[in-house]
Amino acid sequence: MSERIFIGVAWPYADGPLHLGHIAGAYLPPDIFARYHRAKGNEVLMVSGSDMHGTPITIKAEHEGKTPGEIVTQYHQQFLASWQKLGISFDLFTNTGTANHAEVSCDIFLTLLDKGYIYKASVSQPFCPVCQRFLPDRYIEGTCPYCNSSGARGDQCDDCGKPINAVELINPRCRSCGAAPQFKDSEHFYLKLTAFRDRLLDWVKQQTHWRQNVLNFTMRYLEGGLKDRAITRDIDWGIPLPLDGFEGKCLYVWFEAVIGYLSAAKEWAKSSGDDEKWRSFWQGEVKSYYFVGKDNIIFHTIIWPAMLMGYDGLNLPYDVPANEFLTIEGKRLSTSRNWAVWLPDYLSRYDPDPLRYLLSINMPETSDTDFSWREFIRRNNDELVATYGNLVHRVLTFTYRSFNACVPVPGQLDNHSQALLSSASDIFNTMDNLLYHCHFKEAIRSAMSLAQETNRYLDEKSPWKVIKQDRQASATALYVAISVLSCLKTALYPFLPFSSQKLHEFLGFKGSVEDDGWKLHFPPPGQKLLPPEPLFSKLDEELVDEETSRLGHVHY
RNA sequence: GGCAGCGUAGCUCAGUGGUAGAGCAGAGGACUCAUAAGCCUUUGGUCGUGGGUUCAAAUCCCUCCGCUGCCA
Repeated sequence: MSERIFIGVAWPYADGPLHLGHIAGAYLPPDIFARYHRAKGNEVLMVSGSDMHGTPITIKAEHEGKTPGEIVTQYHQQFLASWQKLGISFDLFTNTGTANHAEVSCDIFLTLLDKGYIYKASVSQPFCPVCQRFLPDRYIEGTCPYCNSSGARGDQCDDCGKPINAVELINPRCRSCGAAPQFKDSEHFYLKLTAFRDRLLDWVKQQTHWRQNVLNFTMRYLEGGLKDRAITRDIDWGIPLPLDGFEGKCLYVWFEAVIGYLSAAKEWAKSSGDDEKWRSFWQGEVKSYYFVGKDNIIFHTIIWPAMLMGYDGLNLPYDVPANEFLTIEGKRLSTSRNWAVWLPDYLSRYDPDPLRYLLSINMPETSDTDFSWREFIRRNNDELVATYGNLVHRVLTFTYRSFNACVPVPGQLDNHSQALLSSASDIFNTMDNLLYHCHFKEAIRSAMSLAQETNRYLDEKSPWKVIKQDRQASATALYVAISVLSCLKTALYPFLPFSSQKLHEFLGFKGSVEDDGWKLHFPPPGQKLLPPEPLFSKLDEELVDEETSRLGHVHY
């Protein structure tokens, strides 16, 4: 029975490169999930895109003497290249700068306005009399009322880290011309979140399959902090309000970005030639998953669901398997202090699968976990290479040499051989269940335990020794081992797609692992093997110091 | 300051009431097909502290200490 799965992935902000925290938190998990479901033969639509609007981008553009458009285009291209290299298999990775997205966003805005879920209110906003424009919080500088530092902005003080309201700043001034801002009334629109409180509570209480951290966080917010929120800003970099008399105002990014999930589905449908195809992933029998980091939980468990409830007729999220954070060498990531491992940097020097392996087996599913280069290299050398890679290599090289480069013809299977094969089958089924429920870490650990068990089996059977007296016994043991490799290449495919594909070919299979489906494939005896090569390479331990020393150096 | 979470072997992490686990690191051993990989044996924890509930607590409750996050 085929299922339909919609996978929405958090939209990365196009003002800087991606780092490993992003990947571990939001990008690798949905890719594992999507590959698993596609292999099972389910229909998957996995979408995301670059978030191109918002004040940080205009500020960065001014800093670098570029236009906002140049900045976001540059990072959008970089994101696309990263997905390709890392193997993050989006069906569509678009961006919020498209005409389609503006159209869909305006439709939602107008519909919610029409139904009374959006209302207008007048608020006092800082206005620069020289520049003749309203100033976003980040465009105002002044003295921090808490620590007296002179470089505080209207949203927060970088020195003491405290959040600030623009009105509290001492000696406020416009960041571009230095003039003192005046406060003027400005009309803005608010999303009436409070109107959805009871419906949200009822709905969330039914989501017993959600992760505990997601449920807790959401309930706390619903019971305590639910407020109507402004959804428009006085800026010109964004989606203009589709109403007369509101020139110079745009939709606030947080309101508009989540709509991207819907607009991306529509864009995907259009490019497929069937404009209405998006409906099959938004209405009726389909499960919607949203993969995000924990900082994004409420946008996907409260705000976006409220918008969908108000709009009516589209599916609410089925699950939001949010991950916790990744720390680097024990410390919290910091972009400004360059305490991060940047993805393009990583991909310029290393293969994708070792990173996918580490971030999977040490995924921050239920609590923060740590990335260190020492751990990365150790896991690569002692687990990926030594346990799995070497298992593949020892089986294939010996078979290739001693059995004429073909899958050997097995004899009668003894108890031990049958036990290993049934263990492979059990583990495969266990992994199926774990992946279905988004328990990625435990799933990949199961696969590794099967590799270990197979190493033990080989040691006991010693086909390299037995072959001298009993060629048939050797052939049988190798056939059994090769069958397990075939199981592993499928089971590990969602995690390690590149090396699984290689193994698939070494074993003599044609086409792609994914097309062969999520089931056990025993290579037919006699099937011609390809000349085996190591699946993974060891990494020099000296890289630990070399890589670690890159951290913390600000280079721009 | 308020709220939440975390604190388990040297390291990275599992483990939500029933005799403390894995991988790696350390020690010893047999083997040699394999990227000196794999396999076997073994050392190592009074599960942050102090109390409580229970026949029984890493697991539930409270105090304190330390760390982290969110909010003010």
